[in-house]
Amino acid sequence: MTVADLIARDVRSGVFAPGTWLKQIDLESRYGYGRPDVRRALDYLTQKRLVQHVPNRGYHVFMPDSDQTAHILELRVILETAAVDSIVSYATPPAVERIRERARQFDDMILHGTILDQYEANLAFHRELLCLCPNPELLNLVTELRGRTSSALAGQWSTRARVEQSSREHHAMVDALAARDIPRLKDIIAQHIRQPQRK
Amino acid sequence: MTVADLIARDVRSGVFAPGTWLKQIDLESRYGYGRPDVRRALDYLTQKRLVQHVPNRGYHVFMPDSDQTAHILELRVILETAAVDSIVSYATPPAVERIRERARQFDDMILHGTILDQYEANLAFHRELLCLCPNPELLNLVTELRGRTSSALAGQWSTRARVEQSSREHHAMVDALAARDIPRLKDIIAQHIRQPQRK
DNA sequence: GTGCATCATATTGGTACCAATTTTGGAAAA
DNA sequence: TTTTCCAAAATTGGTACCAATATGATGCAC
Repeated sequence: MTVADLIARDVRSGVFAPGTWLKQIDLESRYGYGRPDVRRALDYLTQKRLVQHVPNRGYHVFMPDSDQTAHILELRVILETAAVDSIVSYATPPAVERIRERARQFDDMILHGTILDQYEANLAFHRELLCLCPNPELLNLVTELRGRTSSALAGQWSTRARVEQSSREHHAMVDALAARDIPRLKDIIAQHIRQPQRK
Repeated sequence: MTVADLIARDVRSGVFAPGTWLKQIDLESRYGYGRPDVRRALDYLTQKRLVQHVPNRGYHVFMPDSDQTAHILELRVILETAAVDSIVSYATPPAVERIRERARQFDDMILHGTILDQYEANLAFHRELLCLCPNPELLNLVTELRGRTSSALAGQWSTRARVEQSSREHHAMVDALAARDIPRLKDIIAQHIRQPQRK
């Protein structure tokens, strides 16, 4: 696991709050890596829009602009709904069953997992769904876009009602997929993505 | 202008052919920058998928996989056609005229510019078109995606017939926009993007 | 003559160090 | 007591150097 992944995980899990200054010496002592590795990781995360770089000041955790995240969520709506057509056409019964299994695993994590486990399980569900699309670059791109908005993760799944709503939507998506109901699946996905945006 | 931009320009203009090994000492003498700057730039371009990194071997210009570029072009079709609806609704007459002016500037570059000038003029046209979309992140994303496929630039606009075809499509796009013909504009854009893929 | 092992060379990648800039704490003056 | 200025400490960012690894050539054995 690279330094960038470690930092990203700590940002997502809330160890480093948005706006926190990430001092290089702290990071290298915390993770046990050298200065160049830390700087590479910070540059990497800067390009991924997870941290921001101020010359001669340092790097701090990116504070998500609310309408910027809204715009990124709209991009995800565009891409993930556009993928639905091919997803449905490639949805064999065993594939549908695999996705349903992922939805169940997400439910498990709601009961027995940390917020990070829930995040990972949610990611796995959507990955399983999108990898039916014959365009692997789409999965890559959506994963990247997801990474840009998830620093507001603490606020998204704050309430129990919220994660249970997500779970229900996952199952509704599987059902729509099994029924090959393209418009309904698109609707659910669009709602599912836009939902965390509500305040 | 950063080192990464300089390298990227030289890659696009064909100074560094696909597959070429980019030796750090050569780069730092060529551009007059230090080793760390060169490495930062190479890491940056690696994440941008313009170069590839092989541990303990170095960095070489990315060789575009043909179906990978096809997949990325499909993503651009999805995003740029999705943007058409809002583009048309925000297309005031002066905005349309600005875009038409960009199309004319592209024509000028066909006659009097280098291939890099043509590339820039083409970029400016599409930027002018997409910045009508109220989602600025869409323009960013499309620009990034465009950067991933343009290393095959030499092959795309190799023939004069090809660039003149592009020019005609630009003007057709402006006409469709002025007529507020959404489906036609989407069709032209989709064809325009997919075209360079032909062999 | 050909294939393989070994060695020299060149390039990468990491480490230690130093300069430049910013911030913070304190002291002095209003 | 508050504000301003100065100095010291800390952090960033760049430079030079050195070790590790891969490559290519040369020599040797078969």
